[in-house]
Amino acid sequence: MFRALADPSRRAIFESLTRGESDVQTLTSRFDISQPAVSQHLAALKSAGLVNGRRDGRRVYYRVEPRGMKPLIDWITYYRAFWTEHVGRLEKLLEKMDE
Amino acid sequence: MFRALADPSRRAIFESLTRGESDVQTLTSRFDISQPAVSQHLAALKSAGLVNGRRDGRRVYYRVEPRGMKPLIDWITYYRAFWTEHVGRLEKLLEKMDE
DNA sequence: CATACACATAAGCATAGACTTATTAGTCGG
DNA sequence: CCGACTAATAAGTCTATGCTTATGTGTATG
Repeated sequence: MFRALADPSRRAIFESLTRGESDVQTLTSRFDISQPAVSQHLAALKSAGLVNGRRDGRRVYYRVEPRGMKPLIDWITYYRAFWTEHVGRLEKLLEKMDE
Repeated sequence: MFRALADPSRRAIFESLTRGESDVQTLTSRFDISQPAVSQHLAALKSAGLVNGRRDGRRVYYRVEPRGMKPLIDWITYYRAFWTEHVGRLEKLLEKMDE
């Protein structure tokens, strides 16, 4: 989970996918790494449940798996009790972020 | 940030600190790694802005830096737009987590 | 001040992991 | 089928990193 998002390249790919699904070829063109490297990152993200891929002809389109974020949200929520005492309710913090 | 929380041992130390501040000695006793290893993890967490330490006599007490979570919250908030469309407002998700 | 104590830093090692260049596995068009 | 095309896997390399033991730094105490 954290591990999957720890690598900058992999996180960049993930972030790229949040802006819409795309195939491996397109992703490869967006970053300065080889196609196999992209595929390996996608495999790692998929294994972490953060993305999933669907094959359409020759191409495989990847998109973010929204439920994949649940562990991260869970983690924050679980430890929320702590910062709740110090910086106020997480929700309030999130509201602030909206500004 | 993600990198700092990616390592299981380091995350365990961090989570331990969310339950209250403690000195290096106590932390070392809680985990099956050497004191230097703990110090190195603490240095990494500190460098990521997740904890801070205060010296009291011979001991150094570490505690979670609440504001250190901001980048993570920011990150989620920034990409919130995406899962908002798919799984509803993050706040709703968080409410659900309360159950 | 000499010793013990608590922690940090240094140095070295061994594994993990992020790339690369082949190569293999599917899928389509002629 | 065959060749081109797209993606996944294999194999190898090189760096990052998490650990260890050894040593250094700072602080209290007799």
